[in-house]
Amino acid sequence: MFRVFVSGREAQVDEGATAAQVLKGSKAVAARVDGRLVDLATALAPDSKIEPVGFDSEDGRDIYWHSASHLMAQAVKQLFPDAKVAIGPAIPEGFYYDFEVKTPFTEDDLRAIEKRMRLLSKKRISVEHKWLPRDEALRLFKDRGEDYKLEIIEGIPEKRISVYEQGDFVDLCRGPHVPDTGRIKAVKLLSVAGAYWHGDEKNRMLSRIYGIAFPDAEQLERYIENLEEAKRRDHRKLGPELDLFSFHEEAGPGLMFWHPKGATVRRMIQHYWEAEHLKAGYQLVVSPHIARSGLWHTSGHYDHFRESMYTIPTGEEEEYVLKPMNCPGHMLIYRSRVHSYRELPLRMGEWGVVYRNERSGTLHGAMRVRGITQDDAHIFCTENQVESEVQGVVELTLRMLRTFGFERFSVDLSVRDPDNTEKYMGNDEQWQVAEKALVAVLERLKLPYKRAEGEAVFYGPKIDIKLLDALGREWQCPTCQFDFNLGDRFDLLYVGEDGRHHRVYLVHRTVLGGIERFMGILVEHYGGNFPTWLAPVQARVMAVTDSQNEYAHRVFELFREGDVRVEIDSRNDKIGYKISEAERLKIPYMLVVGGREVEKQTVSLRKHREGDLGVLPIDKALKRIQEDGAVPVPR
RNA sequence: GCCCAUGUAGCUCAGUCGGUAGAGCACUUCCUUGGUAAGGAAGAGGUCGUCGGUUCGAUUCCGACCGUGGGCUCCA
Repeated sequence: MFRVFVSGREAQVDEGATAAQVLKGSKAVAARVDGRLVDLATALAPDSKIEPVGFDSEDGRDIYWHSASHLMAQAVKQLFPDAKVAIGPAIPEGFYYDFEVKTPFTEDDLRAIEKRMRLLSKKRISVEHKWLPRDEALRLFKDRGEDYKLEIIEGIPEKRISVYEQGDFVDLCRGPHVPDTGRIKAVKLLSVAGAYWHGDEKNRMLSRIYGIAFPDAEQLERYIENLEEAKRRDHRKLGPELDLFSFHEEAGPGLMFWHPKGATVRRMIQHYWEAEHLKAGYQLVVSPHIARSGLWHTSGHYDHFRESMYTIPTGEEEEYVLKPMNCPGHMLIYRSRVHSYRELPLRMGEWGVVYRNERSGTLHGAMRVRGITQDDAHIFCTENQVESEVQGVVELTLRMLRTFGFERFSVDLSVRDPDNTEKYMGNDEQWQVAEKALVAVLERLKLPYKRAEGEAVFYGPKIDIKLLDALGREWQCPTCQFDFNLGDRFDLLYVGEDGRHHRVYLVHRTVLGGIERFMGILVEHYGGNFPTWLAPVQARVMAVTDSQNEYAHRVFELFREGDVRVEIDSRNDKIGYKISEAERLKIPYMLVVGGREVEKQTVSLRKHREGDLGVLPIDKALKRIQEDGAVPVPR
């Protein structure tokens, strides 16, 4: 007998007791012993501290989904003995496993695999951990023809190799795992997709199956309901439904057409953006869409960004380039005269439309397009202004995101790929100094962030902020980037206090990112229910019968003169029908006028998703909507 | 670009084992004048994504291409 601590409480256990025994009765899928995640079958040492790890925790879900991926691999190997397993991790929502198969899986295969998984789950096959000597592990996977596992073992330096065995299936794995397959209860395989081995497009394409699993069927049902709710919020559905924007095969993929309503939302965003930026000391400029290719050689884009650029042969003159970025234009504006240190920091902003020949398979609704409107800006400053400028950008960004109601986003510190530094501009010292400045800002603002190696752009490290779409996928929107490249290439200088020329430091940034993408995110974020200040139509006047149409028109005119974006519905339909349509179109305010309102010169006000707000005099209703619909003004 | 799926009316979807198509909603007209989420009737609307092949005949079978979706890679 010795003592252990179970969730902080002391307990006496026999020699050889396992985590499973002391956690009996809990819904643990694994255990945390002295801070380390382990299998429930792990034998305990004296004085160890044991905590249950359940599906209700992130670690627990991770283990659970990882185990589900093993179960899926077991089912696949039984149904498709020729399939070779590659890797099968848990992901934030569910799991996947990659297989090499002669013919990729079909939807029908998925159903069959799912069925086999349920069968294997019912058998409650125990999942056992083993340490194998290196050569034995190599032999095991060689005998089974698992080439990918052999390759993975090659990359593991240790002498002993960790494997998990469940019945006829063995997988190379660090674990931990659930104790038996019976734990994996409610499974749904969601999709098949191609994926390159090691994520490198030079490698063979594997067949990937995505799935999700829960300890009980009700949770799975809820998950599927949530997926369907997310589909209702999808900007590709709401965009056309609310008449915001469209794409046209005839025009080409990835080119967004902003309809009057979408363009109105965009204009409101821009009004607000300009107010914030002028307040923050930005100067706004406009630059042309095309420029001689020489400019793009100077900037380095011709060498580093060529495959994304559209070029325009002109016949007699030199080739032109349709701008994929706004930077070179801003560099020219800066360089058009001598600047004193007194002018710095100089913040130059533009809603610049850029075109990029994105690979066809990467396009995605409004989120990934070929014609991108960037709310771009370049900050020209001295070395010791850089940090406060970056901080200013991040603070401006957070303030603006709050205005749009974004609470959930993730922050990345994108740095060089340490194994491949030659594809970047700038020297080691520059990168270190820049990274230090970015980290200092993130820490001063207490922003939790993730270091993302290899995510930097060729000209410098950056802070990226990612917003979530309805399905929880991340999309990079705001970004704040160091630029070691253009200052040198364009020889950008300022005259310092000492009367000498100095090189400017350059920060490149966007707050919204691409407006097309931001619009897509915004539609999904609000589920199409724009706040009144952004709503393309803020109010709709509707008469109860057509004998009030004249009065309705007068109300309509009064609101229009009061700068409310108002429509009138004078169709020959019942009021219930008109309201139903206005609700469907997500118009914030409905102004119902019937005989009683005509008599008293009032309107009956109804709010979208809230219902009847009662009868008000016209001017009161107008004032209310004007106040609710005002573009937020920065303090 | 790569893998898989998919493309029928403005939208959501039926359908034809090969003989040139149908519903609901939306639209137009008429009836109805109705008080807070869908009143009724009629009409109009489709080169069945595009181009080729097989066939007496293709929207249907085959192929290529284009678009869209889910991923991979790439990126705001």
